[in-house]
Formats: sequence, structure tokens, C-alpha cells
Amino acid sequence: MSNYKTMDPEEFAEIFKALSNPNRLKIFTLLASCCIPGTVSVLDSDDTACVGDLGRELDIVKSTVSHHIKELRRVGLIRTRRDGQKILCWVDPELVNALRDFFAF
Amino acid sequence: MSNYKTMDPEEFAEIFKALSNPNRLKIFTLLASCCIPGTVSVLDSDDTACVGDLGRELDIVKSTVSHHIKELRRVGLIRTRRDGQKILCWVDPELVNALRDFFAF
DNA sequence: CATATTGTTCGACTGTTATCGAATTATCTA
DNA sequence: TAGATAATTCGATAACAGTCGAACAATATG
Repeated sequence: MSNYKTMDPEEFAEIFKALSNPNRLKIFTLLASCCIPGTVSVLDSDDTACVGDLGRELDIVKSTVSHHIKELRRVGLIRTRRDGQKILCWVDPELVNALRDFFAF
Repeated sequence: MSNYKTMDPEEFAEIFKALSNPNRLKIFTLLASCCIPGTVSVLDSDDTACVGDLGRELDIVKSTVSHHIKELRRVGLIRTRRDGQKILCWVDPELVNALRDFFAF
């Protein structure tokens, strides 16, 4: 744990809480997977996905997806941008790196 | 996300849930910190800690610590061993490595 | 054996979370 | 402007989680 002394337990706990729900974790990994260069995405876009895509993929209603997206965004795991009617989502590589470092001894 | 295809979302979600409570995360990082070779530990032992140590350090009652330890052990994040009256705890490096890989793009 | 120390289990209480459907808002297009 | 599509917000409900103190169990030691 390279940064256990400087990290804020409350903040990291919030991030882990965001990943502690199976559906939210699936959303995160789906977004992460379509961000890898060269990876064939299950979604239509190259490096982003919209709320509707995610809902169809995971078979949950859009209000629930919206709720989960909001939570992932709140803790900084993903970022979003409106494109017309759709809200595009993608993971924040910076925070993912911070998480990787957290588990690096 | 190197292993997003093969990983089990339910299992990983459980692990993240175990780290989603601030006190449990503190217990985990305390144990992780005293496992690093060469690190000066806040606890008395070199590479383990007992329930009482953790409770004193975090100022929570022992029944709560015990509850958290049980949860961390259930998901495989830590391991325990009885030594006389005390239960010694330490993190499982294997699972920590798996988590690091999870966040490695 | 009696007592102290350490940890676990149990019950209770309080607060939080996941989910859905309905209503609402925003954007696009015919 | 009217209708279609996409997403958010809101309210309700059911399930779960964190914490504590009391009681219990295991171990050590006088």
C-alpha cells in the first residue's frame, strides 16, 4: 500500500462503495472495457456509452441506471458529456490509476 | 481493465463492499501498512495485529472490530490465526495483487 | 480452581441503499 | 409546433448495514 499514510479513508471508502453494487460495478467495467484502445466494444460507440446502452446491456430500467451513473460520477470514477439527447459516459483514467496505486505494495 | 471479461462482478462487488466502510478500510490499511517490510508499524507486532490493537487504534468497541474482521476475512482480504488469547490478522497479498490487476489497464 | 484478558455472538436500534414506476425535463426532427 | 426519444427526479418500499452493550466462550496465569 504505497499511499496508505496520505490517503483519505473516507474518500476511498466512498469510491469503494460506488463499486460495491453489482450493477454499478458492471456499468463501470463495461465503460472501462470500451475505453481500452483496440478492444472491440459491446456498445455502439468507440470509447463512450450512453445511459440507454447500459440499461439495455444490463437489463435494468433507465431510472436505475441514471441513479448509478450519478453515483459513479459523484465519486469521480466516471465522467459524462451530453451529446444531443444522449449522455455519454466514460471512466476517468486518473482515478483508476490512483486505485491501482492504492493496491500497489 | 485487464481482466474485466473473466472476473466475477458479484465477487468483486463483495470485496469492494468490504472496503466501503471507513472503519473497515482503516483496519485494512493498518494491517496492510504493517505488512510492508521495513515499515515502522503503529502496532506492536511486526506483521500482524490483533483485534484489541485495532480497536484501541481506531477507538471502536471490540465487538464492532470483530464484526469488521469477520467481514474482511469472509471476502478473503485478510487472514487470521489464533496465538494464545489473541487473534492475529494480516492481509492476503494474493488478493491485493488481484485488485491491483483489476485496475491495471 | 478463580480471575483476568481477549475475542465472538446476539439482539436491538438507527440509518442507508437498490429498485421500480410515474411524472417531468431536455433535445431532436418531421 | 407536435410527437418521439433520452434522461432525470421523485416517492414508495423492502432489504441491508453499522454500531453498541450485554452475555458468552476461550485462553492464560496466579
